[in-house]
Order: sequence, then structure tokens, then C-alpha cells
Amino acid sequence: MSDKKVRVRFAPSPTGGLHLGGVRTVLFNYLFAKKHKGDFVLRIEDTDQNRYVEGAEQYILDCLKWCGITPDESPVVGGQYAPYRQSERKPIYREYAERLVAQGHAYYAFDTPEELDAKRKEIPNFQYGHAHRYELCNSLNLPLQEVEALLHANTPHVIRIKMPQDDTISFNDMIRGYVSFDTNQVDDKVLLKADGMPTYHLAVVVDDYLMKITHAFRGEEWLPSAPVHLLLWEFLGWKADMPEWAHLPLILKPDGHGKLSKRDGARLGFPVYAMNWLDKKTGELTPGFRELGFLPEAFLNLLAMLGWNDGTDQEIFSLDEMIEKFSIERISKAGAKFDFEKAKWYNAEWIKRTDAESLKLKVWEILKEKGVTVTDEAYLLKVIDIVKERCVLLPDFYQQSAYFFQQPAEYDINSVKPKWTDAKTDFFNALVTVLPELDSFEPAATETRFKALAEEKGLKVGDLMLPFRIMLVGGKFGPHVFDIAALLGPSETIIRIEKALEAFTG
RNA sequence: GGCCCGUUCGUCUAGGGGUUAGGACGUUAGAUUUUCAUUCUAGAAACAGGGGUUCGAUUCCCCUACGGGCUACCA
Repeated sequence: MSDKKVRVRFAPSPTGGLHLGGVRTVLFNYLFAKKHKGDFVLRIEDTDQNRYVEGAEQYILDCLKWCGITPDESPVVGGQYAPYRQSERKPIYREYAERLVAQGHAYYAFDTPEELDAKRKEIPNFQYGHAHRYELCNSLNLPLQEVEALLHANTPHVIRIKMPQDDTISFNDMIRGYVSFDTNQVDDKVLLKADGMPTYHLAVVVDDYLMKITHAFRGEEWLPSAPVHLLLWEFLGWKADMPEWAHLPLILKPDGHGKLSKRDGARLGFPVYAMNWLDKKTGELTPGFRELGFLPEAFLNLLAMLGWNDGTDQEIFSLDEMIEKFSIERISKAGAKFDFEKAKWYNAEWIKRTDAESLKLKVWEILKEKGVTVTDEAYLLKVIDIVKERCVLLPDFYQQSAYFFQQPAEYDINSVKPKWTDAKTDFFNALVTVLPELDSFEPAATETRFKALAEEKGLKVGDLMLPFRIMLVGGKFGPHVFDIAALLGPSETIIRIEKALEAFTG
């Protein structure tokens, strides 16, 4: 690596929600930048006016924010190399495209999309390249005057790169090592579209150069077009400044085959996007990890482990730890199938490790949404501590803790009623009178008294525990009963026993 | 079809010329928890195939197979 300051960019196209692979690319970019005390730039690649989606840019910004990743430069915070939206840089690209034409590395092409479609149908494996470019409508083939006339008449045209013949383009990918391509196999990609906007190929090279990007991370799907980019760096005379490339392995469908897509989420029942995404045109809502109840720490952690590890058995990493441990050499080459079960495990681990204070707000919101009002913060903190180890997703806090704030709306009556006896009624009536006499309502104290009373009444403790639990909780779940009772306090415990007794005996 | 990339338990992966091929998720069994979950213990489970190179290949090379990506005036 050179002594230049490390600068990386995440350059999404604002066409919809951000999916797993996108966030992982952000993450690796960010980890690398921060590891090397460099800059992380957010650049919006909105060069396709047809695919542009309102709100997508804001969504990307919100995603980064949720993840705790702050760009050093972006369309909103600006920076030395602004603007960071390619649509706002439009005039820049034409200049470089024209320069390439002037130097003979590119040419004007006047073929219409319809004509090219026809060609593709007519000629098997048609490529706009060395084999066919001299039979098509372009400045390589047409007489100079005719080209000038067409240009003068504002005839719609594109600028294409002229791929050299019989050459090999190779480079050293930071992840894949030596990679090479035969130029005869690569077609004359469009650089500048008829609307004057650059294609990705031109824009990525020009902007990476202008923004002084030193390391370029992107998905493996870009590998086949790498030779075009390499050539552009060379033709434009910037080869010495070319970033190092890292083509990341893809995230694959858990079942079947292929790249993970939005559709798979709907089909298999798990989110693919970082956050909920609402398509304003169709009204379709694509669920996100955030809304499902993932902690951002867990989300980033599980994403990082999809293709990276630190070489030890450690699997739980905070963002800071990842920055410290990250290295490109430890990124795997092969694509990874996404496993939602493991994803949930990461979240459960993170919930367990996060202290109640940090969880407080989120749990409070979840309870509020369900109509459970929390007024005592200290009490909420205690509740979180006692139930968090049985929550996998944030919304699990509702079922696990609602009964601490309100009496059970209904009881799992079938678990107690068939085995109910008058002796049990008698026991709980006695318990209600005995409980207030206790000096301490600590779990151990109530448990001792509970058991003693059972013995006095000649009943088995085991037959009384479940009914007691159901009286307090409503169902067969939750922490230890006496811990629950302790938190609830004597008066609330007694009220619940009495109320449940009516339901059990009625 | 052409080109490019890849291939260790079901999944994510560690490892690397000589290992009982390790961990995690999931799964199975047991323990603990007089509920559920947690936790703990144990078990099943993998080097795609064929050729080389080598005293010795899962590891290095080649081929095949399989998987994936690209093949737009989309990124």
C-alpha cells in the first residue's frame, strides 16, 4: 500500500431499499477506511433516470445512521470533492468522454436501441465489438463528413469505448489475486448515454479519480467489467492513481441458487433489506431487519461474518472490534448462503450482552406500541434484566415482560383446571394471608414460606408451582416464579392470586 | 452459448503437504431450570471427482463436474 491517505467510497444507486449485500459492502468499506485512519465517502450513483426512485437516497442515509456508520463526505455533509451526486456532476463526464474520442480510444455511435436489439436477434452472440463495429453506424465506420453532419443535427448518439484487439488485461485483486481478461471477449461498452449521462463504467472511473479513491470495494458481479475500468484508467492517463480493487463475494439464497434477492425474503419469510422499504408506486412494503427487531450491532456483526473472520473462534464483534481486527486477506473468495437461523442467534447474543439501560428505549417503545404503559423506569430496567436472556428478537420483550406491567388478560386455564382441587384453593387462600406477614419479599424468603405452607397443608410443591406461575404470568413461560413475585411486590402478587382463584374455581 | 470467478460438515467457516480436519448455527441425546428460554455435557455430520507432483496430498498443478456472476444507452 502506498503512503496516500486511504479513501474509500460506497456508491449505491438510489433505486430502492438497501439489501444485505449492499450493507455488507458499506461495512467492509467502512472497516477498511477506519482501520487505516482513512475517509469513507458516500457517493450517490443516480445516473439512470429511469430507475431513479424517490426516497431511496434518504433511505440509504437512514440505514447508515441506524448502523452507526457516519460518512466523512456525502451529499448531505458535503466535502472537498462535492458534489457527491452523479446527476449533479453531469457536465464533468462528457469532457472526459470527448477526450477519449479525440484520442481514438472511444467513438460516437448512432445506432438506435431498436437497431441493436434487431442485431442481437439476428446474430447469435452479437457483441458491439471488434467483430461487428465496422458494420455499424458509428464514427469508426462512417465518413467524417457524415459523422459531423449527424453530430451537427443533434442526432441522438452514445460514446463507446473502443476495446483494443488481441490484448490481455490483468490486475491483482485484493481478494482474488491475479485476474485476467482477453480484450476480444469484452464489448465496446457505452460510456456516455444519449441523454448525456455517463454509464456506471465512465462515472465510476472519473469520480474515483477525482475523489482520490485509493481502494475500491464492490460486489463480484462487477468483475467482468473490470477490464473496461482498467482500460479507462489507462486511456485517461491516470493509471498511477488507480485504486486497488477488491471484488467481494456475493451473498446467496439460502436454498436453491443464485444471488439473494428481495423476492427470496418474501418467499422464505425473512428480511433482505436493512430497514422497511415502502415502494410508493406499488404500495408494496418490503420488511427490514430493523423493524423485525434486530439490533444494529447484531446486524453488522452477522453481515461481517458472512465472508470474513479474524482467524480465531470469536464470532461476536462490536463495530470497534471489527475495525481493529479487519483485514482484507481474511475475506473469503466464495459466495455465502444466507442463514436466517444463525442471524437470529447473533441477535439473541447481542440482546443478552446489551445492558438494560441501552435496551430501555427500544423495549419501552415496543411495550407502548402494544398499549402497555411504563411509568417506573427503575422497574423497567429490572424487568429487562430478568427477561432479556429469553428474547431473540426485540418484539419478544412484549410477551416476556408485559405481565410485569399489567395483570394477565387471560390464563392458560387448561393447564390448571383439570387438576384443580379444593385443597389447592385452600392453599392459595392461606398463602394470601401468609404473604403479608413476611419480613422480606425476596425470592428466597417467599419460596421458603411457600414450601412450608405446602407442607403444612400436605400438598406437593410441584403441584402448586405451575398454578402459581399461571396466576402471576398467565402462561407457562417467564423467569423463576419467585423472582417474578419479588418484582411484582406483595400487594400485586396477592391481588393476582385472588383474581386468578376466581377464574380457576369459577 | 461465450467469458470470468468459485468449491472443507445441511449452513457460516478454521486449517493447511504428515492433524483424531477445529469452531459456530441448526440438529440429536442427557443434565440443570418444579414453566419456557438460558446454561452445561455429549453425539451425528465435511475436504466434489479424476489425473499428476511428492516418501506422503484435503492442502500444490492440470482436467472434469458442479455452483455462481457477467454477457443493456441498469447499476
